[in-house]
Amino acid sequence: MPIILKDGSVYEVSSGTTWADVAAGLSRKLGKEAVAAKVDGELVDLLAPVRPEAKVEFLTFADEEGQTVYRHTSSHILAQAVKRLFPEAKLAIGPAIADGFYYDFDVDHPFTPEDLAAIEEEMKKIIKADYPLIRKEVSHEEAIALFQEMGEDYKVELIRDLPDDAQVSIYQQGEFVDLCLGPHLPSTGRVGVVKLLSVAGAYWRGSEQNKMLQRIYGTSFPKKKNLDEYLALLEEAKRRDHRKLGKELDLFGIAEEGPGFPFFYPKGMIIRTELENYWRAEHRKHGYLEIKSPVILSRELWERSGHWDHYKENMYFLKIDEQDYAVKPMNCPGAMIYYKTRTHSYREFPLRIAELGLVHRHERSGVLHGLMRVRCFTQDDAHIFMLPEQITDEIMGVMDLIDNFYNTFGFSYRVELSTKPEKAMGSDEIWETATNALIEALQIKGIPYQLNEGDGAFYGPKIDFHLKDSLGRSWQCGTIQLDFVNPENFDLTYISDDGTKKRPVMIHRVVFGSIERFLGILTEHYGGAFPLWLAPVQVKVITVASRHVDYAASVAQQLELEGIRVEIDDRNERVGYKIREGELEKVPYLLVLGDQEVESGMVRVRKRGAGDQGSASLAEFVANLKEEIEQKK
RNA sequence: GCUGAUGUAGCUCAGCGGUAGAGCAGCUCACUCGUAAUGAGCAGGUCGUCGGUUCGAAUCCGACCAUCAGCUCCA
Repeated sequence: MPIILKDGSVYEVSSGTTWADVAAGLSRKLGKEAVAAKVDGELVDLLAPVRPEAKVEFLTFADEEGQTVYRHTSSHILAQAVKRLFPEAKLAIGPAIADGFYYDFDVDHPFTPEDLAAIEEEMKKIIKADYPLIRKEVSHEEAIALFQEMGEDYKVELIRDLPDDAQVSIYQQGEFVDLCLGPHLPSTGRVGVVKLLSVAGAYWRGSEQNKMLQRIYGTSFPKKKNLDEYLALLEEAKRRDHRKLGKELDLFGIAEEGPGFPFFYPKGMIIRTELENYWRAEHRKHGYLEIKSPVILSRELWERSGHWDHYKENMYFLKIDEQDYAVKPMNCPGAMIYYKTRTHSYREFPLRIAELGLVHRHERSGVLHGLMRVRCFTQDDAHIFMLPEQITDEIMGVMDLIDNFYNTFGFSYRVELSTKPEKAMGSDEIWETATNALIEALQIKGIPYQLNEGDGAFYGPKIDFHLKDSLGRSWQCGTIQLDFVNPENFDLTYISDDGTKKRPVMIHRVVFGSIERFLGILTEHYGGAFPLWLAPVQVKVITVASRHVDYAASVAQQLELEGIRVEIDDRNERVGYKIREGELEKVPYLLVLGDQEVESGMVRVRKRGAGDQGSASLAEFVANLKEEIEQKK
């Protein structure tokens, strides 16, 4: 019978062969590396019999879907190992995730690191035994009976949620049987190396109402080399952890006295201020006006904005002279008040009102994480008021602005568009107009995006920007959100060209998202080695011996006059010692000044991470610095 | 908030029933030195907080606080 390969060619096979046979027939390498078949667009086990005239493509670990299959089988091996060592453990679910897999178990005994090691050993035995993974289809009824008999209550619950007439697929490997949609690797021996990484609590079905289970995380790769690379990446991430670097480089920190309320130390403040300066300069250039609204505002305002009803759990309240007040969790109501201080004409539009607004939100104690998740942070907010027909152009403008910012830091990014959710305010027409405006902007700019149907805010559709840092991790930062609710709630109007009062369209947008989080991301992205324009200390002047102190001081002073952030290290220490310290502090340039320099009136330049760069005149050095600062490289 | 782990000097960590230790950093002194750690000395802690067990608690138990890995929730 004929089947059609990926390249369109026709391949003859006899009936009764499996996809695995086909793969092996095509090439020895493919036979070994194929993890699943994609038949007419559907993922299928390699052990499944071939379907005539089907179009087939073989997936390997190199394909994202192939990786998922690979890790999914790995999670079954984990479950099998756990059942061998802890027969009383009940199985919940065990999917593949981005860099590995997990499996949830209900056991009273808390898994220890020693348990993990033992489980990992057992997994290796299962891989070595090379059990085939056999798929069976059983009726709904049979499946329930089977898993009930095994005491797998969670599996029974899962099956009960499937329609009564559904066929249920189960997979068997050795003595182990699991409910599973598949597909799977043909046998456990196809998994190369496995590594269990951690154990943590996780709620059954992700709901706090349910029992907490124990989740074991792990990963697997075809070769040990791949695993080692992955583990090295995890190590690198640990080295770059902004909490660690923040402490080491004396940038910021969080005191026990204020969980979730970060302190910025002098060096961190410099970076922060540079970011804000850059932000202000760019926004001024793009026609934004800046305001600052107060941190505390009355209850009445928050009731009108809807926050009192919908956001209460996340807000801090206080009483002033018997009146209720709240600390702002968002900046929009402040912007609304500003808008309403006078009447507006359509001629002013788009009216771009920016605010670096400090907001406070109550976050549950367990979610706090350095600067990434805090209880007070500064949003680089802006609210733009405009005519409906200005939406597309304005969105494009904001997208350009965001693109510009992210490029400056060397971030690539991807974009997601979220549309109308179930419970939403505003008419279908306005949603459609607004969503189309967003799509149009994305299309004109030629930016590919992922569509999240129904994921928009209740007040409007949005575009989110997820940037990718130097370690390939993704962070949600920028967002552009259309808002139909606030203009309504606050009865915003403008005088239209026909002299009548009309309702403006409004967008919220942030570029950094939160300055605190962005600084955390930058710290990890650069591994603490900030580019010159951001570096807290740009140049450190090092003396060779005490007789060079005067010259060093005059060099430092001249640099300071040029607006360079300079420190001088004239301690009676060895040059090597002071250089080591400067490198560890990640200062971009060190100037080593000794007899030669005093005589020639030059400076000896050492570049961070690159070593001695030779001599230069101070003027030349300064010109280079200024150029590098200007270019923000 | 939930599950598990952790909390000892400014930092990194050892000690785990008999009155607290190291390295680095700091300070003092000597060395005046050319591209990633000179040597010697000094000082520094109510061992997260509160309570309990014990003749005796950093060590065992409990509560609380904070941190970490996740879950849930989010910029």
